[in-house]
Amino acid sequence: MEMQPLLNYIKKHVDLTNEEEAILISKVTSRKYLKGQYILQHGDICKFANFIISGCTKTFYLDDEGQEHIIMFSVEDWWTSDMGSYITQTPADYNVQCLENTEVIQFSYENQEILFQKIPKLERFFRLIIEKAFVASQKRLIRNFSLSAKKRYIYFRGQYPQIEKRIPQYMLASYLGITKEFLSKIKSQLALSD
Amino acid sequence: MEMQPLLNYIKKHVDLTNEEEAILISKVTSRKYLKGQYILQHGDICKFANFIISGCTKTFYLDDEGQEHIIMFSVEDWWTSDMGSYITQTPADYNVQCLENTEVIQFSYENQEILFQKIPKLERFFRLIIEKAFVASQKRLIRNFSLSAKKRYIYFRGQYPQIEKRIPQYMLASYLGITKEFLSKIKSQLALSD
DNA sequence: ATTAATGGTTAAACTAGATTAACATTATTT
DNA sequence: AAATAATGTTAATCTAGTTTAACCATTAAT
Repeated sequence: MEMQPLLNYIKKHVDLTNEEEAILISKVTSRKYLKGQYILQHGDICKFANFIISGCTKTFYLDDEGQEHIIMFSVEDWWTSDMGSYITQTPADYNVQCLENTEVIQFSYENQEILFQKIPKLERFFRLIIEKAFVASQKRLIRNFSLSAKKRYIYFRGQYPQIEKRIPQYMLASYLGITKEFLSKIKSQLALSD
Repeated sequence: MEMQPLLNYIKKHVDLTNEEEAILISKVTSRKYLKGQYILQHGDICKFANFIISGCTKTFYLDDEGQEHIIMFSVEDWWTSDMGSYITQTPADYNVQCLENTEVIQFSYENQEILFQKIPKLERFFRLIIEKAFVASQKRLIRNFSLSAKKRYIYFRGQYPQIEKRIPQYMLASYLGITKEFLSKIKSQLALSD
């Protein structure tokens, strides 16, 4: 079970003793999914916070008209789950589907309190990463209000050039909140002005 | 210094002993602002997490064209700050201005670690409320993608009828991400169809 | 009482982005 | 190699929401 990426990631935020590492490892599980498989489906209760060891997922929401809205892409060294469903243990709003074969380490809701009791530092760790996620979410909200679709695309391309290469363009359009046709138009406009 | 609302609020999430309450009270400060005053200005470093005892604030962002985008309104029993600036102690993106005379209790960044050390439960408390804030932010992002302006307005009105009464309509328009003229149109449409 | 702010409405002209539909390209499967 | 499915492009038409600008109502200040 490949734990090193998770341990390295945690150590960026808090220090763990060898003993604490051992406890942590004993309380999490590893799981592999194939491209196309769902880590979480709308309506199910989200039982895990998933740390990605390898692969790529999309988190999306289906609206009343059946339209898919991609909320985020997640790759190596980041998290994926439906935080709302996880913290309240109520049915998920979102779906999480693998865009590539994906390996994750799972923190179960069941074990979470036990872990926090045995390793209080983890409470701090989760506070820190959720703070970051919250700030990122607010900044994205602002970008969606104050930037045009073209500027949002340019921003994404600048921030996540690696991700752009890994995903189909129509999914990026969904993430940006526009149609694939319009993203195609934006890209051809940008290509001309170079 | 009116502490009870804060203590009650905290007790909804974690239990505090009398001793812990006393420590907490000794480490926070109270402050009053007049209508129109700024609790935080863009470019300043956000030194406090502010819990609102009474009053109402708007948190907004000024874009490159000088357009104001309201991110949130905060009233009694809720928080206001620029979380991004607070956690990283870097210049704030946002402004927080009082729409009414407002009294807040301030948690200073300076004292935060001391408080967490003396009352480890507070680390848990902040994790829990930031989790909630993050989930709310994500849900709002989705609403902005998947709902029309009219539906977003109806949603706001249903969720926060008290707030709608306290704020000018043009600020609500800014919060909803539309112009005041268009909100006016939406309201007249809705008035007809009743 | 009058003036000046502040907040709200209406309507015409305009634009960013959606929709529809046809077609082109690239992978994947057989 | 051919067939099929998945992805991407282009262009015409349409619409939700913006812009501009004029006007009205209410409150606060002189």
